[in-house]
Amino acid sequence: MVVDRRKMIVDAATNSFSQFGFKATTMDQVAKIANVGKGTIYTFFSTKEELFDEITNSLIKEMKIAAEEAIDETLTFQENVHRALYRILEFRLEHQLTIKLFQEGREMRTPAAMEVIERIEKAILNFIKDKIEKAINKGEIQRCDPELTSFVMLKLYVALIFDWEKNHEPLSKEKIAKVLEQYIFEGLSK
Amino acid sequence: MVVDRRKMIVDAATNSFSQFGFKATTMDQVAKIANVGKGTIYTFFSTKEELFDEITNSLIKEMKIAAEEAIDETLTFQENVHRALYRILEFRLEHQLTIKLFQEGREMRTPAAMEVIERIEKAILNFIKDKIEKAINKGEIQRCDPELTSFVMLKLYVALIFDWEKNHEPLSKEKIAKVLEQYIFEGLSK
DNA sequence: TTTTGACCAAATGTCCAAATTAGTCAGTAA
DNA sequence: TTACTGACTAATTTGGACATTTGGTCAAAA
Repeated sequence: MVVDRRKMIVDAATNSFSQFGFKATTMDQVAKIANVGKGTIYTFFSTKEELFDEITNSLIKEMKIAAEEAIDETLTFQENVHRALYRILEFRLEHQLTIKLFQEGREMRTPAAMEVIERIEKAILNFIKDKIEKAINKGEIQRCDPELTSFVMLKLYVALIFDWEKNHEPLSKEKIAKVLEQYIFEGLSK
Repeated sequence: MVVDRRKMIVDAATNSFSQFGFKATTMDQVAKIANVGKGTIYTFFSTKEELFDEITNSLIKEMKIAAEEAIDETLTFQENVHRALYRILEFRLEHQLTIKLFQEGREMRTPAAMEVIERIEKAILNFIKDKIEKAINKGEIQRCDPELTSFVMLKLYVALIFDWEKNHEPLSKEKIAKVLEQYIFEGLSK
Protein backbone atom coordinates (compact mmCIF):
# COMPACT_ATOMS: atom_id res chain seq x y z
CA MET A 1 0.00 0.00 0.00
CA VAL A 2 1.85 3.07 -1.29
CA VAL A 3 -0.70 5.65 -0.22
CA ASP A 4 -3.61 5.03 2.13
CA ARG A 5 -6.37 6.62 0.07
CA ARG A 6 -8.96 6.07 2.74
CA LYS A 7 -6.91 8.04 5.24
CA MET A 8 -6.27 10.77 2.69
CA ILE A 9 -10.01 11.11 2.18
CA VAL A 10 -10.86 11.11 5.87
CA ASP A 11 -8.14 13.68 6.59
CA ALA A 12 -9.25 15.91 3.75
CA ALA A 13 -12.89 15.68 4.81
CA THR A 14 -12.03 16.36 8.44
CA ASN A 15 -10.21 19.52 7.40
CA SER A 16 -13.01 20.66 5.17
CA PHE A 17 -15.81 19.92 7.65
CA SER A 18 -13.82 21.74 10.34
CA GLN A 19 -13.27 24.80 8.16
CA PHE A 20 -16.55 25.03 6.27
CA GLY A 21 -19.02 22.81 8.11
CA PHE A 22 -21.10 19.98 6.69
CA LYS A 23 -23.18 21.81 4.14
CA ALA A 24 -20.43 23.94 2.64
CA THR A 25 -18.13 20.96 2.18
CA THR A 26 -18.50 19.45 -1.28
CA MET A 27 -17.44 15.99 -2.31
CA ASP A 28 -15.55 17.48 -5.27
CA GLN A 29 -13.56 19.61 -2.85
CA VAL A 30 -12.78 16.65 -0.58
CA ALA A 31 -11.65 14.64 -3.61
CA LYS A 32 -9.38 17.45 -4.77
CA ILE A 33 -7.80 18.02 -1.32
CA ALA A 34 -7.35 14.27 -0.88
CA ASN A 35 -5.86 13.98 -4.36
CA VAL A 36 -8.22 11.23 -5.44
CA GLY A 37 -11.00 10.99 -7.97
CA LYS A 38 -14.44 11.67 -6.60
CA GLY A 39 -15.52 8.10 -7.39
CA THR A 40 -12.82 6.80 -5.04
CA ILE A 41 -14.56 8.39 -2.09
CA TYR A 42 -17.65 6.38 -2.93
CA THR A 43 -15.74 3.11 -2.82
CA PHE A 44 -15.19 3.73 0.91
CA PHE A 45 -18.29 5.70 1.89
CA SER A 46 -21.63 5.32 0.19
CA THR A 47 -22.88 8.82 1.03
CA LYS A 48 -21.58 12.15 2.28
CA GLU A 49 -23.40 11.45 5.55
CA GLU A 50 -21.53 8.18 6.03
CA LEU A 51 -18.18 9.93 5.61
CA PHE A 52 -19.35 12.57 8.06
CA ASP A 53 -20.47 9.91 10.55
CA GLU A 54 -17.08 8.22 10.49
CA ILE A 55 -15.43 11.53 11.32
CA THR A 56 -17.87 12.58 14.02
CA ASN A 57 -17.69 9.13 15.62
CA SER A 58 -13.93 9.54 15.93
CA LEU A 59 -14.54 12.94 17.44
CA ILE A 60 -16.86 11.49 20.05
CA LYS A 61 -14.36 8.71 20.83
CA GLU A 62 -11.61 11.32 21.26
CA MET A 63 -13.90 13.26 23.56
CA LYS A 64 -14.53 10.21 25.70
CA ILE A 65 -10.81 9.54 25.95
CA ALA A 66 -10.19 13.14 26.99
CA ALA A 67 -12.91 12.86 29.62
CA GLU A 68 -11.55 9.58 30.98
CA GLU A 69 -8.09 11.08 31.14
CA ALA A 70 -9.42 13.94 33.23
CA ILE A 71 -10.60 11.48 35.86
CA ASP A 72 -8.30 10.67 38.75
CA GLU A 73 -9.37 7.67 40.81
CA THR A 74 -7.77 9.08 43.95
CA LEU A 75 -10.13 12.09 43.94
CA THR A 76 -13.76 12.26 45.06
CA PHE A 77 -16.77 11.73 42.82
CA GLN A 78 -17.57 15.44 42.93
CA GLU A 79 -14.13 16.50 41.83
CA ASN A 80 -14.05 13.91 39.07
CA VAL A 81 -17.43 14.84 37.64
CA HIS A 82 -16.35 18.43 37.57
CA ARG A 83 -13.00 17.60 35.95
CA ALA A 84 -14.61 15.38 33.32
CA LEU A 85 -17.44 17.73 32.41
CA TYR A 86 -15.18 20.74 32.34
CA ARG A 87 -12.73 18.84 30.14
CA ILE A 88 -15.49 17.84 27.71
CA LEU A 89 -16.79 21.37 27.35
CA GLU A 90 -13.24 22.66 27.03
CA PHE A 91 -12.77 20.10 24.26
CA ARG A 92 -15.68 21.70 22.43
CA LEU A 93 -13.87 25.02 22.46
CA GLU A 94 -10.52 23.58 21.44
CA HIS A 95 -11.65 21.63 18.40
CA GLN A 96 -12.51 23.53 15.27
CA LEU A 97 -14.84 20.74 14.15
CA THR A 98 -17.09 20.97 17.20
CA ILE A 99 -17.08 24.77 17.12
CA LYS A 100 -18.08 24.77 13.45
CA LEU A 101 -20.72 22.10 13.95
CA PHE A 102 -22.38 23.81 16.90
CA GLN A 103 -22.36 27.08 14.96
CA GLU A 104 -23.81 25.40 11.87
CA GLY A 105 -26.51 23.72 13.93
CA ARG A 106 -27.45 26.96 15.66
CA GLU A 107 -27.31 29.35 12.71
CA MET A 108 -28.19 27.26 9.67
CA ARG A 109 -30.08 24.39 11.29
CA THR A 110 -28.30 21.92 9.02
CA PRO A 111 -29.95 18.61 9.97
CA ALA A 112 -26.69 16.62 9.76
CA ALA A 113 -25.00 19.08 12.14
CA MET A 114 -27.92 18.99 14.54
CA GLU A 115 -27.91 15.21 14.60
CA VAL A 116 -24.25 15.17 15.56
CA ILE A 117 -24.85 17.68 18.33
CA GLU A 118 -27.54 15.38 19.66
CA ARG A 119 -25.21 12.38 19.45
CA ILE A 120 -22.51 14.30 21.31
CA GLU A 121 -24.99 15.31 23.99
CA LYS A 122 -26.19 11.73 24.41
CA ALA A 123 -22.61 10.48 24.65
CA ILE A 124 -21.84 12.99 27.40
CA LEU A 125 -25.03 12.07 29.27
CA ASN A 126 -24.19 8.37 29.07
CA PHE A 127 -20.70 9.03 30.28
CA ILE A 128 -21.87 10.91 33.36
CA LYS A 129 -24.74 8.52 33.98
CA ASP A 130 -22.27 5.69 34.12
CA LYS A 131 -20.08 7.54 36.62
CA ILE A 132 -23.11 8.33 38.76
CA GLU A 133 -24.26 4.70 38.79
CA LYS A 134 -20.81 3.60 39.87
CA ALA A 135 -20.69 6.23 42.59
CA ILE A 136 -24.08 5.11 43.90
CA ASN A 137 -22.96 1.48 44.00
CA LYS A 138 -19.81 2.42 45.84
CA GLY A 139 -21.94 4.41 48.29
CA GLU A 140 -20.11 7.62 47.42
CA ILE A 141 -23.31 9.57 46.82
CA GLN A 142 -26.98 9.40 47.75
CA ARG A 143 -29.28 7.15 45.78
CA CYS A 144 -30.80 9.16 42.87
CA ASP A 145 -32.08 8.80 39.31
CA PRO A 146 -28.84 8.64 37.28
CA GLU A 147 -30.58 9.66 34.04
CA LEU A 148 -32.13 12.74 35.60
CA THR A 149 -29.06 13.61 37.61
CA SER A 150 -26.71 13.49 34.64
CA PHE A 151 -29.20 15.62 32.71
CA VAL A 152 -29.32 18.22 35.47
CA MET A 153 -25.55 18.29 35.75
CA LEU A 154 -24.93 18.74 32.05
CA LYS A 155 -27.59 21.42 31.71
CA LEU A 156 -26.10 23.29 34.62
CA TYR A 157 -22.58 23.07 33.24
CA VAL A 158 -23.59 24.20 29.79
CA ALA A 159 -25.59 27.05 31.29
CA LEU A 160 -22.69 28.17 33.50
CA ILE A 161 -20.05 27.90 30.79
CA PHE A 162 -21.88 28.98 27.64
CA ASP A 163 -25.08 30.81 28.61
CA TRP A 164 -23.86 32.80 31.59
CA GLU A 165 -21.25 34.65 29.55
CA LYS A 166 -23.82 35.94 27.09
CA ASN A 167 -24.73 38.57 29.68
CA HIS A 168 -21.95 38.39 32.29
CA GLU A 169 -18.21 38.05 32.78
CA PRO A 170 -17.23 34.39 32.24
CA LEU A 171 -16.92 32.30 35.38
CA SER A 172 -13.53 30.79 36.20
CA LYS A 173 -13.09 27.04 36.38
CA GLU A 174 -12.78 27.29 40.15
CA LYS A 175 -15.90 29.43 40.47
CA ILE A 176 -17.90 26.93 38.42
CA ALA A 177 -16.66 24.10 40.62
CA LYS A 178 -17.70 26.06 43.69
CA VAL A 179 -21.15 26.87 42.32
CA LEU A 180 -21.78 23.27 41.36
CA GLU A 181 -20.61 22.06 44.73
CA GLN A 182 -22.80 24.57 46.50
CA TYR A 183 -25.90 23.62 44.57
CA ILE A 184 -25.70 20.02 43.45
CA PHE A 185 -23.61 18.61 46.24
CA GLU A 186 -24.51 20.65 49.24
CA GLY A 187 -27.72 22.50 48.74
CA LEU A 188 -28.77 25.99 49.58
CA SER A 189 -30.92 25.56 52.63
CA LYS A 190 -29.86 26.42 56.19
CA MET B 1 -65.70 59.02 23.72
CA VAL B 2 -68.03 56.70 21.86
CA VAL B 3 -65.49 54.04 20.96
CA ASP B 4 -62.04 53.72 22.46
CA ARG B 5 -60.03 53.48 19.25
CA ARG B 6 -56.78 52.94 21.08
CA LYS B 7 -58.16 49.91 22.86
CA MET B 8 -59.65 48.60 19.62
CA ILE B 9 -56.20 48.80 18.03
CA VAL B 10 -54.39 47.17 20.93
CA ASP B 11 -56.95 44.37 21.10
CA ALA B 12 -56.80 43.74 17.37
CA ALA B 13 -53.00 43.75 17.39
CA THR B 14 -52.88 41.41 20.38
CA ASN B 15 -55.08 38.95 18.52
CA SER B 16 -53.07 39.17 15.36
CA PHE B 17 -49.67 38.89 17.06
CA SER B 18 -50.96 35.91 19.02
CA GLN B 19 -52.24 34.15 15.93
CA PHE B 20 -49.63 35.04 13.33
CA GLY B 21 -46.62 36.36 15.24
CA PHE B 22 -44.85 39.68 14.79
CA LYS B 23 -43.65 39.39 11.22
CA ALA B 24 -46.82 37.98 9.70
CA THR B 25 -48.99 40.64 11.32
CA THR B 26 -49.54 43.58 8.97
CA MET B 27 -50.63 47.04 9.99
CA ASP B 28 -53.35 46.93 7.32
CA GLN B 29 -54.71 43.79 8.94
CA VAL B 30 -54.64 45.33 12.41
CA ALA B 31 -56.46 48.40 11.07
CA LYS B 32 -59.08 46.26 9.41
CA ILE B 33 -59.70 44.08 12.49
CA ALA B 34 -59.79 47.17 14.70
CA ASN B 35 -62.16 48.89 12.31
CA VAL B 36 -60.02 52.02 12.01
CA GLY B 37 -58.04 53.62 9.23
CA LYS B 38 -54.41 52.64 9.18
CA GLY B 39 -53.38 56.25 9.83
CA THR B 40 -55.22 56.14 13.14
CA ILE B 41 -52.85 53.50 14.44
CA TYR B 42 -49.99 55.90 13.79
CA THR B 43 -51.60 58.63 15.91
CA PHE B 44 -51.15 56.31 18.93
CA PHE B 45 -48.02 54.35 18.02
CA SER B 46 -45.25 55.70 15.85
CA THR B 47 -44.05 52.30 14.63
CA LYS B 48 -45.13 48.68 14.51
CA GLU B 49 -42.45 47.94 17.10
CA GLU B 50 -43.92 50.49 19.50
CA LEU B 51 -47.35 48.89 19.26
CA PHE B 52 -45.72 45.50 19.81
CA ASP B 53 -43.81 46.82 22.83
CA GLU B 54 -46.98 48.08 24.48
CA ILE B 55 -48.55 44.66 24.10
CA THR B 56 -45.54 42.68 25.26
CA ASN B 57 -45.05 44.98 28.23
CA SER B 58 -48.61 44.20 29.31
CA LEU B 59 -47.83 40.55 28.88
CA ILE B 60 -44.81 40.81 31.15
CA LYS B 61 -46.84 42.72 33.73
CA GLU B 62 -49.52 40.03 33.63
CA MET B 63 -46.83 37.42 34.09
CA LYS B 64 -45.49 39.20 37.15
CA ILE B 65 -48.94 39.41 38.63
CA ALA B 66 -49.50 35.70 38.03
CA ALA B 67 -46.17 34.94 39.70
CA GLU B 68 -46.92 37.14 42.71
CA GLU B 69 -50.31 35.50 43.07
CA ALA B 70 -48.65 32.10 43.19
CA ILE B 71 -46.68 33.17 46.23
CA ASP B 72 -48.07 32.41 49.66
CA GLU B 73 -46.31 34.23 52.52
CA THR B 74 -47.10 31.44 54.96
CA LEU B 75 -45.04 28.94 52.97
CA THR B 76 -41.25 28.53 52.88
CA PHE B 77 -38.93 30.23 50.43
CA GLN B 78 -38.34 26.94 48.63
CA GLU B 79 -42.01 26.25 48.12
CA ASN B 80 -42.65 29.79 46.97
CA VAL B 81 -39.83 29.86 44.44
CA HIS B 82 -41.11 26.61 43.03
CA ARG B 83 -44.69 27.86 42.92
CA ALA B 84 -43.72 31.14 41.26
CA LEU B 85 -41.37 29.66 38.68
CA TYR B 86 -43.75 26.88 37.85
CA ARG B 87 -46.56 29.39 37.47
CA ILE B 88 -44.48 31.57 35.13
CA LEU B 89 -43.53 28.68 32.88
CA GLU B 90 -47.11 27.44 32.95
CA PHE B 91 -48.14 30.94 31.88
CA ARG B 92 -45.92 30.57 28.82
CA LEU B 93 -47.83 27.48 27.80
CA GLU B 94 -51.25 28.98 28.47
CA HIS B 95 -50.83 32.17 26.48
CA GLN B 96 -50.96 31.98 22.73
CA LEU B 97 -48.87 35.14 22.43
CA THR B 98 -45.90 33.71 24.33
CA ILE B 99 -46.15 30.39 22.52
CA LYS B 100 -46.18 32.12 19.14
CA LEU B 101 -43.34 34.47 20.08
CA PHE B 102 -41.07 31.72 21.35
CA GLN B 103 -41.80 29.72 18.22
CA GLU B 104 -41.13 32.72 15.98
CA GLY B 105 -37.88 33.48 17.78
CA ARG B 106 -36.71 29.89 17.52
CA GLU B 107 -37.77 29.10 13.97
CA MET B 108 -37.63 32.41 12.11
CA ARG B 109 -35.21 34.35 14.30
CA THR B 110 -37.40 37.43 13.98
CA PRO B 111 -35.37 40.07 15.86
CA ALA B 112 -38.44 41.67 17.46
CA ALA B 113 -39.56 38.29 18.80
CA MET B 114 -36.09 37.47 20.10
CA GLU B 115 -35.88 40.80 21.89
CA VAL B 116 -39.15 40.12 23.69
CA ILE B 117 -37.96 36.68 24.73
CA GLU B 118 -34.88 38.29 26.20
CA ARG B 119 -37.00 40.88 28.02
CA ILE B 120 -39.21 38.13 29.43
CA GLU B 121 -36.17 36.17 30.59
CA LYS B 122 -34.70 39.25 32.28
CA ALA B 123 -38.00 40.01 34.00
CA ILE B 124 -38.16 36.47 35.39
CA LEU B 125 -34.55 36.64 36.56
CA ASN B 126 -35.18 39.95 38.30
CA PHE B 127 -38.26 38.59 39.96
CA ILE B 128 -36.44 35.59 41.41
CA LYS B 129 -33.37 37.61 42.27
CA ASP B 130 -35.53 39.92 44.33
CA LYS B 131 -37.09 36.99 46.18
CA ILE B 132 -33.66 35.53 46.87
CA GLU B 133 -32.33 38.81 48.24
CA LYS B 134 -35.29 39.08 50.57
CA ALA B 135 -34.86 35.48 51.72
CA ILE B 136 -31.18 36.11 52.46
CA ASN B 137 -32.01 39.22 54.47
CA LYS B 138 -34.61 37.33 56.42
CA GLY B 139 -32.06 34.60 57.08
CA GLU B 140 -34.23 32.03 55.34
CA ILE B 141 -31.42 30.76 53.10
CA GLN B 142 -27.63 30.74 53.02
CA ARG B 143 -25.79 33.80 51.76
CA CYS B 144 -25.23 33.43 48.00
CA ASP B 145 -24.92 35.47 44.79
CA PRO B 146 -28.55 36.30 43.98
CA GLU B 147 -27.80 36.97 40.30
CA LEU B 148 -26.08 33.64 39.82
CA THR B 149 -28.57 31.74 41.95
CA SER B 150 -31.60 33.04 40.07
CA PHE B 151 -29.84 32.20 36.82
CA VAL B 152 -29.16 28.64 37.98
CA MET B 153 -32.74 28.19 39.16
CA LEU B 154 -34.33 29.43 35.96
CA LYS B 155 -32.02 27.37 33.75
CA LEU B 156 -32.80 24.30 35.79
CA TYR B 157 -36.54 24.90 35.63
CA VAL B 158 -36.54 25.50 31.90
CA ALA B 159 -34.40 22.42 31.40
CA LEU B 160 -36.69 20.24 33.53
CA ILE B 161 -39.92 21.54 32.03
CA PHE B 162 -39.05 22.12 28.37
CA ASP B 163 -35.83 20.25 27.55
CA TRP B 164 -36.37 17.04 29.52
CA GLU B 165 -39.53 16.17 27.65
CA LYS B 166 -37.77 16.29 24.27
CA ASN B 167 -36.39 12.84 25.08
CA HIS B 168 -38.39 11.63 28.09
CA GLU B 169 -41.81 11.48 29.64
CA PRO B 170 -42.68 14.91 31.08
CA LEU B 171 -42.03 15.34 34.79
CA SER B 172 -44.97 16.08 37.05
CA LYS B 173 -45.09 19.31 39.01
CA GLU B 174 -44.42 17.38 42.20
CA LYS B 175 -41.48 15.51 40.71
CA ILE B 176 -39.93 18.80 39.56
CA ALA B 177 -40.36 20.25 43.03
CA LYS B 178 -38.68 17.18 44.50
CA VAL B 179 -35.78 17.29 42.06
CA LEU B 180 -35.20 20.97 42.70
CA GLU B 181 -35.34 20.43 46.42
CA GLN B 182 -32.95 17.53 46.22
CA TYR B 183 -30.39 19.46 44.18
CA ILE B 184 -30.65 23.14 44.90
CA PHE B 185 -31.86 23.01 48.46
CA GLU B 186 -30.32 19.90 49.89
CA GLY B 187 -27.48 18.67 47.76
CA LEU B 188 -26.48 15.26 46.62
CA SER B 189 -23.58 14.39 48.88
CA LYS B 190 -23.72 12.01 51.81
C1' DT C 1 -9.25 -4.95 -9.64
C1' DT C 2 -8.92 -0.33 -8.46
C1' DT C 3 -9.34 4.34 -9.70
C1' DT C 4 -11.15 7.97 -12.27
C1' DG C 5 -13.70 12.14 -13.92
C1' DA C 6 -17.38 13.15 -17.36
C1' DC C 7 -22.04 12.86 -16.77
C1' DC C 8 -26.95 13.16 -14.76
C1' DA C 9 -30.90 14.39 -12.00
C1' DA C 10 -31.94 16.98 -8.25
C1' DA C 11 -31.11 20.54 -5.27
C1' DT C 12 -29.62 25.23 -4.77
C1' DG C 13 -28.67 29.89 -6.08
C1' DT C 14 -29.53 34.11 -9.06
C1' DC C 15 -32.26 37.40 -11.09
C1' DC C 16 -35.84 40.61 -11.54
C1' DA C 17 -40.61 41.83 -12.19
C1' DA C 18 -44.69 41.84 -9.44
C1' DA C 19 -46.70 42.03 -5.05
C1' DT C 20 -46.66 43.39 -0.35
C1' DT C 21 -45.70 46.33 3.51
C1' DA C 22 -44.54 50.13 6.99
C1' DG C 23 -45.23 54.56 7.27
C1' DT C 24 -47.01 59.43 5.31
C1' DC C 25 -50.02 63.09 4.39
C1' DA C 26 -53.52 65.63 1.78
C1' DG C 27 -58.02 65.63 2.30
C1' DT C 28 -62.71 64.30 4.43
C1' DA C 29 -65.91 64.11 8.21
C1' DA C 30 -67.35 65.41 12.64
C1' DT D 1 -60.54 73.01 14.53
C1' DT D 2 -59.79 68.32 15.48
C1' DA D 3 -59.97 63.40 14.68
C1' DC D 4 -59.74 60.23 11.40
C1' DT D 5 -58.95 58.11 6.90
C1' DG D 6 -57.15 55.39 2.95
C1' DA D 7 -54.69 56.29 -1.44
C1' DC D 8 -49.94 56.83 -2.10
C1' DT D 9 -44.74 55.96 -1.84
C1' DA D 10 -40.34 54.01 -1.02
C1' DA D 11 -38.53 50.00 0.47
C1' DT D 12 -38.65 45.28 1.16
C1' DT D 13 -40.27 40.64 0.12
C1' DT D 14 -41.89 37.10 -2.92
C1' DG D 15 -42.38 33.92 -6.78
C1' DG D 16 -40.73 31.70 -10.39
C1' DA D 17 -37.95 31.35 -14.75
C1' DC D 18 -33.42 30.28 -15.56
C1' DA D 19 -28.49 29.12 -14.52
C1' DT D 20 -25.24 26.84 -11.50
C1' DT D 21 -23.73 23.60 -8.25
C1' DT D 22 -23.89 19.26 -5.96
C1' DG D 23 -24.27 14.29 -4.49
C1' DG D 24 -23.93 10.26 -6.56
C1' DT D 25 -23.11 6.87 -10.87
C1' DC D 26 -20.71 4.21 -14.13
C1' DA D 27 -18.18 3.20 -18.45
C1' DA D 28 -13.66 3.41 -19.36
C1' DA D 29 -8.71 3.88 -18.13
C1' DA D 30 -4.89 2.38 -15.35
